[in-house]
Amino acid sequence: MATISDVAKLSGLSKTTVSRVINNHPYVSDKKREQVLKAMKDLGYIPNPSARRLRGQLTTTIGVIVPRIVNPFFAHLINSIEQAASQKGYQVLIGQSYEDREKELAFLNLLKTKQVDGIIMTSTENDWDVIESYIEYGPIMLCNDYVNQEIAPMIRLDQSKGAQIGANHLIERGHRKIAYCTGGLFDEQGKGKDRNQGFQKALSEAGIKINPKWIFVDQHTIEDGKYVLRQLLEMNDRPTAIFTGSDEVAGGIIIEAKEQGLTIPNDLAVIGFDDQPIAEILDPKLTTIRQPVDQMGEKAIEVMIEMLEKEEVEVKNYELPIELVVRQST
Amino acid sequence: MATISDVAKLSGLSKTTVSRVINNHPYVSDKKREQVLKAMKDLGYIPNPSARRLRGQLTTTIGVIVPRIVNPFFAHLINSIEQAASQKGYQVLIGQSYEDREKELAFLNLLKTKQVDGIIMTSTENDWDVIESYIEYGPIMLCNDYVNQEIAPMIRLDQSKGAQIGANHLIERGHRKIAYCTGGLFDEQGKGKDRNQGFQKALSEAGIKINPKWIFVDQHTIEDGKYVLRQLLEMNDRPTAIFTGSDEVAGGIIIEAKEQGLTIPNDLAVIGFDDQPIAEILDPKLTTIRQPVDQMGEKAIEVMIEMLEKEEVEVKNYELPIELVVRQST
DNA sequence: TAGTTATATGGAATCGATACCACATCTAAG
DNA sequence: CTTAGATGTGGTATCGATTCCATATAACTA
Repeated sequence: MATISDVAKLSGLSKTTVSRVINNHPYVSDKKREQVLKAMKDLGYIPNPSARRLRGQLTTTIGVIVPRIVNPFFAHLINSIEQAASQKGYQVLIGQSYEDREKELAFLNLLKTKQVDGIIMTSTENDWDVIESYIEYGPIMLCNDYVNQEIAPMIRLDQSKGAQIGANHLIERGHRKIAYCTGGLFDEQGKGKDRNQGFQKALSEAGIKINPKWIFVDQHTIEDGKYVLRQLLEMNDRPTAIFTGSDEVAGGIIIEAKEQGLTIPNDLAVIGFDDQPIAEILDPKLTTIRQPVDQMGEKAIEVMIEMLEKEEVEVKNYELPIELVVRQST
Repeated sequence: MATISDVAKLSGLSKTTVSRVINNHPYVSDKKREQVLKAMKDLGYIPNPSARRLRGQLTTTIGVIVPRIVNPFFAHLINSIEQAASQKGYQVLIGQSYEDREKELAFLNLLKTKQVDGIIMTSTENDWDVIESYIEYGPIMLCNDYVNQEIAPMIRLDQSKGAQIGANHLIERGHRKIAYCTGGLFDEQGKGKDRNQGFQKALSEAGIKINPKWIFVDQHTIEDGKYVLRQLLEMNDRPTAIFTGSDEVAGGIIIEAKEQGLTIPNDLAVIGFDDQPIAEILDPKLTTIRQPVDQMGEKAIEVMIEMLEKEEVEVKNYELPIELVVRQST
């Protein structure tokens, strides 16, 4: 592999001049610039990123933490982030936390060692106090998940409103016995908590009280959804509708419901969250709450680059619109 | 961020000794090793990977190229590769080619600059001659996609056999008017070609001749599948079964078929490829050909690490089992 | 006991690129 | 015609870690 010295030698100039050409510095004569360019081409020269990083340059790499890429919602989010980033000349380094605190920290460490310029977190496993301590090494922002402190820029959706819209939709359809299914445990803050609140608010405004037996927490997958439905079936007093925190869980419920001979939405109305591709695949098609993934990715990169290029950026909260997509499951 | 010099200073020893401790070299007394370890801990020291890479060490990073991570098949493949890699102490760097030659080359360049130790390609956009020229910079292997030259290690499935099994299954069910839907264009080699051959072979052995009007190429997404079905409907002479190269296309066909009032499998039998989660979500559930994704990832990492750690490895072809999963769509 | 060999430690060069500093021209202003 | 400022070029220290080489001490052998 050719190095900057090789280019210098071949072009008969100094490493300094070559470096200037690479970095588009002024004060290089056109003639020598041509010489250098030619030598670079002849040698197939590519600057060594490790050396540049070591020297303290920007890496033009942005880290993105997701829980797992097999989750289509996050795959799409990564995709939109990567698209936006590459348009601006940045690379993206993907890290999966597998919902594990240690793994998340390991990835944040890339910031310390200048492997990435900044990090976009789409989920948070550790407490914010812990994450915060990494901020001195480079900008960190949240996209999708969030905490209720104005400490880092966040791209967020009004989860509370989303949950309200969904719950109200069910109420308008005449349901009063509504079950609730969420991903988080009993979250103390952030996304999960806001959703819970939104759901509660919608029901209490309609004068409905929540049956604690109909609350399911820590549900994530299609399998989880199937299991939820089976539990529902064993109850004497069953809900007529169920609100879920993810399209996948909703999918599991629908699939198992059909298996057990129930009719959707007549026997049970189901509403999802995310508007993933699966929502259109399910039969009946899933009513769900759409998260504007593409916009989120774009905005995240926009804000991240601003943080990278300007010294001081005011910590801002960006809220994107969330909307209900009515299909056939309600 | 603490450096090796800081650790050396704090422990009162030389950088050399510290380096030895880091790399588990022998010839370090227990006492000094303890001193160093303590200093490292006190400072929260982490070796700077850029510096190590620059010095020519292994990066313990393996690159993986996929067309796009939003494709669930590849998301799962990445996942299994990453799991296997992290177990062996390797990191994974993901690159999306977006089916673009240039993007693929850009990623292969990471090898030149020692950003990654080796690369696993799950798809190939460029001709092998081009890719081959990168092999001098580090090991490259294929996993999933393949070329018909014994030039690099490959983890492959017998695609020809897979297609045959699928086609035979349709034939056994009594179908003789069978359409065919594939991802690749008219591939000259590799996966696509072998599938085509397998399909042809099964049909010709059953004495069925292929109707060229029923061949669809370059089909990848759910939308593509819907479009295929609409085209089918406009034909006077329609097939009674369709073989597709991906579960997603099959899904699109099923969804649109129901929309148009057809009954699956009575009016049209559909068979997919991959056995993605969607196969179980569809209604009716999709009969498909399972690719053992987890095994592929595991084996790929096993072979890659062997290439990395031994000088000479014989170029081998690993063939994994492929099987038919019969569900309700046929 | 002298001479090896194994063990233990440090000094300094090195990887590839950047940037500060010094120096050489050239231009334009006074 | 001198001189300040702009323009152009190269030498060399530097980033953080590894490793060759040199040196020092301990352990072993004849």
